[in-house]
Amino acid sequence: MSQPFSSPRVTIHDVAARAGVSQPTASLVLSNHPRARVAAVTRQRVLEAAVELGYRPNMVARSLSQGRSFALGVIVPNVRNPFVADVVTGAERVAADAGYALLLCDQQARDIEQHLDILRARQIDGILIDAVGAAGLSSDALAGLPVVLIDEPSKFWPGIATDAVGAGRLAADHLLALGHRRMAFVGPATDIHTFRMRERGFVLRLRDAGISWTSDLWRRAPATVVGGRDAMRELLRLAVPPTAVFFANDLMAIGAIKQCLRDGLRLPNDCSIVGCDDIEFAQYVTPELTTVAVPARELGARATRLLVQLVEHSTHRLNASRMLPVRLVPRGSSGPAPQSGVKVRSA
Amino acid sequence: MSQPFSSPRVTIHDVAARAGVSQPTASLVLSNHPRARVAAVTRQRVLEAAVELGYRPNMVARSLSQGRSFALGVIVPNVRNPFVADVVTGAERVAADAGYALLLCDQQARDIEQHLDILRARQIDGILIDAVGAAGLSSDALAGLPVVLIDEPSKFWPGIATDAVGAGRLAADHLLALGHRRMAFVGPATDIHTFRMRERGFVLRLRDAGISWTSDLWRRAPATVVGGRDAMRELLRLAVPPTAVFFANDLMAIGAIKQCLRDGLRLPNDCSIVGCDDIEFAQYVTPELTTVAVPARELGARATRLLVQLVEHSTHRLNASRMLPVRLVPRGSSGPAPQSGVKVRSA
DNA sequence: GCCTCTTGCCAATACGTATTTGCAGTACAA
DNA sequence: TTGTACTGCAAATACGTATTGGCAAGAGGC
Repeated sequence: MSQPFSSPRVTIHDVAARAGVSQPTASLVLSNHPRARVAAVTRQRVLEAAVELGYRPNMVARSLSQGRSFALGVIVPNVRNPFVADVVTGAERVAADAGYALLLCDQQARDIEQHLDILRARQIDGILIDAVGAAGLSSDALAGLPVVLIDEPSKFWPGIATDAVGAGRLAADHLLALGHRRMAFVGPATDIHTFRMRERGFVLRLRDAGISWTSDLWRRAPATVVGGRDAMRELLRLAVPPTAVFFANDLMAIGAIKQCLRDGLRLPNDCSIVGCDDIEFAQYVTPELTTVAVPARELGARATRLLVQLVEHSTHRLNASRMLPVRLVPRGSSGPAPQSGVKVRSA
Repeated sequence: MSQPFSSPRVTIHDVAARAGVSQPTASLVLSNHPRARVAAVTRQRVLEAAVELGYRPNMVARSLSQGRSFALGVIVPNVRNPFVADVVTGAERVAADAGYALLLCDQQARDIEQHLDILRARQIDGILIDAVGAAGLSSDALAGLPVVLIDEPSKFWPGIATDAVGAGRLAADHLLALGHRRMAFVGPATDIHTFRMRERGFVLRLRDAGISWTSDLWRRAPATVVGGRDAMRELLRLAVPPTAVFFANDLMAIGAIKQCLRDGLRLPNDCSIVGCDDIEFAQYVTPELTTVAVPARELGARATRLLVQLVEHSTHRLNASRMLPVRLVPRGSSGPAPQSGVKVRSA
């Protein structure tokens, strides 16, 4: 019942001894083995002994014996990104409910190859990989491991993705409806599929609407607040700045809002800003950020459910891979296109 | 060198066989045992065999044998809190450099007791616990485990904390210097030491300055944006609202700013808001949030360094536990006290 | 009463590593 | 030459669990 202070661990042998059975018998009872043939009284004795001694199975021994660890790895670009933190939260919840621990693998701490090495060495049962670049995946390193990709469709591994093309389209539709014609896009330089698709959706809609643009209006920047800020600064310095900008994620868009305010622009009158993700802070900047909501926690949760299914049944219904829908959240950072071009007040 | 696709794992036995030595000898070489007496040529042969076969030690087996897992657990209230994400980032970096994996234990997914159970079962080498309430720690559950507490000083376990009292003092000094006399405080309802100390520092300074306050001006709310917003709303509805409010963390302060803007207040003219933490987003709200900067990543990093030290040498220099300094970051959300009381414009 | 089938348990083994112990062989000193 | 000390390695064992195979005892058929 109560375990003596700092006592040596209670093992299954202790339980077996107390119940007057052999260790394998205790194991059969305690691991609830399906084909186990154990008399009801014996089972009862073992269970009681386990409770009395406060037995806790040693997962390490179990892992070694079974060749699985009851742990999942989640490889993310950066937990400091609120979207990523949301994905991880969703993943941890599901993992916990399914009885798995979660090893956090942040690419800020090691590169993905090293993480994979470490996870393999730990007999990890499965791996979630969030928004890895197309370059980052060698099939060798993942061979034989259940893997679920988050927001990175692939021929080789199952995954859960969000409707990134749709996100771009929604942003474009929104801005077109507001009368914008001169629009810009800012996305990350790294080749992350989701961001490419957001861009593609945006581009396609503009093209459909007969909008043309110059390469000046299509920029690459780090997917951070600072990256967005710098990109916006340059856009505002163009001879004819855009009247609206779509950013591939909210962090960049928030940086852009910041830059606009610094440059004395009035939002959304002088320029419309649209982000993507709908992180919590999108609501707390001023003006509130118009964005495309992406269900981050749901994304992490579904990916983890799929992974658990793969691990436990080594199969999955393919339709589980379908895309999660996104939706536009119009807020104050976007508004009707100004009649003339935007004017930058000198500070 | 290159490992065949999906081949069975290379074990130390394979290495030993290839090198023509016994398994224990291979183990002695590969684990770099200090007291190992192995001939140079033998050592060389083993190392070459290991490289040729692409040997990777099985950490699970090593864990079982050594009784340690080369993994650390980090228990946090909520990774979605940017401050917490920063702490975790600092922790992961150090853990990775020291060769440890990190198990993320979010209290949103399970309660702390369950997490501890799981971590013990995995023979975890040590545990970081961030901002657990005083109620959350039973010494039984932690017996015999290296533990480092983050921001929760304790007689029983070592820890790294930040100068929370100093943080409260800095906030008070700042507001006093701006001429405020009618000030409020909002902190979380849960009994988290750091928050209590921030409050205490603030209180002490006000008391020293001869400021009195009523219980109306001292409020409890969830430590979230929404909690801060609600608390601020109530403060603004007082017959005589405060001219300045100190919030126990930035999330709450950001919620407060939001509420002030909704109510049509002009910041900082009508009311000064001060937060604590200096999360990245403090700079991105409008007006920018005046806050007390707390070195979150450094906090996570130091705590992890201390924990690794404890794990590996089961001792630590006590002065390693000293507090990390904080500093005031004055920004736009605080300003001189208004001459008369604040006026709430009806919406 | 013999045979067969089933039930209930235990003995043996496996998982992959680390560590302890002891045994040969060699080097050196007396 | 004998004894001692040391070197280099392997045999044996341990870590705590799961799983396989097989053996006894009992039940039921003829």
